[in-house]
Amino acid sequence: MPELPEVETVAADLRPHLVGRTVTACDVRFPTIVRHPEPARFEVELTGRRIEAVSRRGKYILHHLDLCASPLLLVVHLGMTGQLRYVPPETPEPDHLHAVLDLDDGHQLRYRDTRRFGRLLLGTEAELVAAGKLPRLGPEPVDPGFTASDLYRRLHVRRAPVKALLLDQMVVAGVGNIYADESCFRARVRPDRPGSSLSRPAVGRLHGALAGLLHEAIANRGSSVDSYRDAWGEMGDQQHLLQVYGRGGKPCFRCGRPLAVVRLAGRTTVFCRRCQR
DNA sequence: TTAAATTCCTGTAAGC
DNA sequence: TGCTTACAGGAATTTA
Repeated sequence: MPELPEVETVAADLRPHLVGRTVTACDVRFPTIVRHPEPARFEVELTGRRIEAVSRRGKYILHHLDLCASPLLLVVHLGMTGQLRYVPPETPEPDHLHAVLDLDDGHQLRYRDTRRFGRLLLGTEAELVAAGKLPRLGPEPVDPGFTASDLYRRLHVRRAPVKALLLDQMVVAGVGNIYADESCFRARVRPDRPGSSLSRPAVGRLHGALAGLLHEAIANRGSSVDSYRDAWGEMGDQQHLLQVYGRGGKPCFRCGRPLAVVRLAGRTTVFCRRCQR
């Protein structure tokens, strides 16, 4: 499922092809995938717009449609199984294709999503936040300005399990189940410990593990553990480097004991009872 | 305010 | 083999 590194890969791949392109037509095939504004208005407002920039915030892909401080944004969240692809129009249409944008270079930008947990939005950031369509996201964990002290300040006032806090997009943006479990393992932190119980050194390890892991995963073009594919339909490589995610019951790579499986924040959580304290 | 539970959705895999 | 059931999870929504 797409988390920060996967979304970053898609945005970076699309950027050189989309910037400067104008949307010549917009066809929403499955209306409920568009959460703002009404799908018919979404199609009309998007048509004729020029894409000026493509960026990422948390797990959201942002297409900037104006050159100003508060641009109109086409926002794409991939949910669990969403795929955004830039293809020639003659490419055979896959199942679960929910939206198609025609571009002035003859290509199409297609949104496909088997489980339909993803969403499309159109509006300024302020408008979308005010409408409750876009949450107030926490800091970017790959931003050099995000320090261990910042993370400590956010964790030590909370009693929820660290795992739940890492998944909370208002605490830190872009972390999902895979990288939450993996960063706790690398930092040797038990995922069920209350955020407030972590020492500064433990948070320091967690901060370093999280940032290092996310940068590594971006370099490896993300983890294809389920249906994740990049803008060309290709898999990432990071899944081969995962140490705990999806390995419940199997031996810990560090100590050899079977990895524990518990449920935290409604998510399957895998960790090593010996290595993570 | 915070935290936990529930909901959405379909492909996959386990179990009988 | 074929059917049923459980499970996977991001985030909005509901409940406590």
